[in-house]
Amino acid sequence: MTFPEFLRRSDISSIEAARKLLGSVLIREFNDGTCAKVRIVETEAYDQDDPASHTFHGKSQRNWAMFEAGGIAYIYFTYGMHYCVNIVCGREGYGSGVLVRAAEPIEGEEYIAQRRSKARGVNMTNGPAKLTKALEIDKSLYAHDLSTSPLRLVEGGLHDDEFVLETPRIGISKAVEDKRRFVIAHEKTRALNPYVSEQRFTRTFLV
DNA sequence: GATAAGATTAACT
DNA sequence: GTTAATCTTATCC
Repeated sequence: MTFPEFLRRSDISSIEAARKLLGSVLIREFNDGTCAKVRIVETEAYDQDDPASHTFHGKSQRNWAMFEAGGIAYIYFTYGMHYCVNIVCGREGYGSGVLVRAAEPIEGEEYIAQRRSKARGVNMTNGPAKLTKALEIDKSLYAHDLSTSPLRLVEGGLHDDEFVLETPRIGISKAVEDKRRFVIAHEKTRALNPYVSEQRFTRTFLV
């Protein structure tokens, strides 16, 4: 049983999936044979009953992957220049998935740096389009099965001193109050994982 | 057919 | 904090 199989369960909601995906690891095997691994630290949940979701108005040529059974990638192009990647979840026929907003490199950081121009350190992967650039994820991986190379998802989990913080989502104009964004934070310091994007916005929800 | 907005980022003041 | 970059998709004549 590969890790992504839990995403295919028909009763898993995008919110459950978004929580469970925090701490899991994406393994990217590049065409040149090099490899990078990142740990997911920020996610957002979307589904077809959610006005902010691409799937709210039904299946289209753009979003059809979201309506497949879970465990594959939904990749979309936006603002004329950026790709973002979602991890599709739920049963076939129901459009739902999890946007991966940020991740921390745990292996092959030098290969990520090669692909991130001038950005260095946390700025290489602390945003949804930064991450796709860092891992060279584009339309060629549309609907790709995440249990197989060259982009795989494996189990991770949280450390003992970490917890999940939920907040409203970033950059949307509908359902703006819904707490469907999940980030990894530190128990004692209550600091967010340094790779979480939009730290300022999230901080206002730390009580 | 035209238009506006977009699950963003980097550069600049 | 503000703004340009850049193009696909959805929505509205």
